[in-house]
Amino acid sequence: MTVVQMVNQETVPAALCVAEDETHPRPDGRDQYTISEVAAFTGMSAHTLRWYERIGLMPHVDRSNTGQRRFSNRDLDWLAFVGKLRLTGMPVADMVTYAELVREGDRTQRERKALLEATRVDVVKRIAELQDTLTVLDYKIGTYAGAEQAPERTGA
Amino acid sequence: MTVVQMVNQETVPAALCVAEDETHPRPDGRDQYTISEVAAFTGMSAHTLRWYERIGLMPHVDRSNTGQRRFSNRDLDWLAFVGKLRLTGMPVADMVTYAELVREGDRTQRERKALLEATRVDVVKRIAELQDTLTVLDYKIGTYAGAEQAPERTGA
DNA sequence: CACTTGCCTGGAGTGCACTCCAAGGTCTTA
DNA sequence: TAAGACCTTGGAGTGCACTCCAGGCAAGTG
Repeated sequence: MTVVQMVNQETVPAALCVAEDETHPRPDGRDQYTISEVAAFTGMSAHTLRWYERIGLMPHVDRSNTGQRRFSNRDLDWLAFVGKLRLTGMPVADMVTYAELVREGDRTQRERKALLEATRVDVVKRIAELQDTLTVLDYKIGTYAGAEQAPERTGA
Repeated sequence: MTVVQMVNQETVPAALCVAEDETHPRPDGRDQYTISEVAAFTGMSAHTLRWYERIGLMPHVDRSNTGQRRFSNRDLDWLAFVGKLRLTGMPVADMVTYAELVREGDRTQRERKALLEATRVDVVKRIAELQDTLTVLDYKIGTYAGAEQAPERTGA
């Protein structure tokens, strides 16, 4: 069974790993993390995390009394969601737009929903493209497996 | 039996649009296309097509007696394959590597196959990631659909 | 014949998403 | 208390994949 079959939304991955509004307390039960801890959790670099805050993709992160960032579980959840959006190929600028809508409060819900739905459509399209690509790839791999002499665009 | 059916015993999109070694004569039955025609066929810009040739992602394209490019059906097939690889997110540099292997002839088959298989693994992973993202997206869209008051990270 | 359109070249410019730097403050362990 | 790890900032730099530009050649049209 190839991926092809799992693709349409029946088997939902057991770990719906994220939704920025549900707090997922991290292993150690704290609610304060340094930037390097967050980098480790999220797989994003500390540079990227600072940059995300600068461009407004993160709401302002709390600071310790000496000015160091202290990320909360909420921040971690948001970052996880951002990570998901990033996987879709959504431009960072669009994610910032979404973040701004969130900051504007409840009256932007309709807009946010529309944005997410548009993203959903994109994702479905990307998945279809990738499956298509998979088909081509499998075909080509098959030609290499099957024949000593794979027909290829070569001068030889 | 078309290529489509051998590939993956599954409903495969009717148009397995590509395999660079089988010539797909284009609608008008010619084997000579100007760069702008190719741009129209492939959706790539003429700039990109020239650039691909420059960096060695295209084998040298024939020229007319006045020096203009004349793409063949073979070229079109190759470009379609390149287009598929591009969709996978494979870096252009890697595609160039593949193109070089092709140019080196039959003794690189094993290597090419390995490259394609590695790509396949990536694609499968990407598909899984996207499906995961879809789950998250659906969950979030659901929260907007269900409640007037979607729980969101907002100050309001 | 002028004009427009389409193509050629090498090289420079663009936009995106980071990624790093310099200069400095803080924290921890010896 | 001193070394070394870790953090801060604004701004500059990087790598990728195009994308465009200037200057010029060639073919078709009124």
